[in-house]
Amino acid sequence: MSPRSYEHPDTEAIALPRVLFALSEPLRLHMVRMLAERGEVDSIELGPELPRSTLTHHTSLLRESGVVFVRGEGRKCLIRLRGEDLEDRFPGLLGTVLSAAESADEEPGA
Amino acid sequence: MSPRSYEHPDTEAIALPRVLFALSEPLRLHMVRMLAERGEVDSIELGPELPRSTLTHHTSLLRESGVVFVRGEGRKCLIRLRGEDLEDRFPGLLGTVLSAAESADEEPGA
DNA sequence: GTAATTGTGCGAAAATTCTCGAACAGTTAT
DNA sequence: ATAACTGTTCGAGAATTTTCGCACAATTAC
Repeated sequence: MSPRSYEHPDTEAIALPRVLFALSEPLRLHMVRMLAERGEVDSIELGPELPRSTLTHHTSLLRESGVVFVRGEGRKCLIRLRGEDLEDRFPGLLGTVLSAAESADEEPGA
Repeated sequence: MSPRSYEHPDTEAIALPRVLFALSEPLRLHMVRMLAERGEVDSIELGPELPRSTLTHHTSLLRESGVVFVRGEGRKCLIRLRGEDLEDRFPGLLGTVLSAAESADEEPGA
């Protein structure tokens, strides 16, 4: 009945340093970018090649820092960005970070 | 004659994850906010109560990540934000982070 | 029911970061 | 030159983060 229960910080409780730290890890930044593109995704899509416990570690950190919302669906877990909450809390932040990540991509060698 | 020499990454070489990591540390974020307010400041102002080696550690990390520019002046060292370079590299990023930090301040108890 | 699948929690090891004292180098003042 | 002052470097220890195997819980398929 209760697939699983995940704790999420209230929007007002989202802390800037923790968000920045969550986004500062290349792997997690990549996950966030994928979430921005695809919307809600199956957790496995965020890192099919990763050991499960490693994947759980990163998704949990993103969740605890207030960046993503996680919900259990059957035996899978679905993840989506807390875009609106982040926009309310830190207007423009997620957007500029995502744009910055895109622009960094366009540099080939660098 | 040569007061001291500091290495700085080229603007194009500034990496997003490193910038986010630099800003994710509360102490460094506080330094950056002070730099945004005051412009170029004496390094000691960024943390008068800190051990000098700790202060050097953080200013070096900010410099190596491309967030600040450091120059020696006599026996002191002066630090300023690389606002334009960051704006060129990651438009809007520094501004939104600073705004977010301000808005986080206004919350009393949190 | 059993088996297969998916995610979580635990624990430990590796890597990184943070802190800071001590010795050192460069600058300024006397 | 001597002394005072500022920042850097080195080193080590503490704290944190990252990784990941393994056992476990929950769900689905058979």
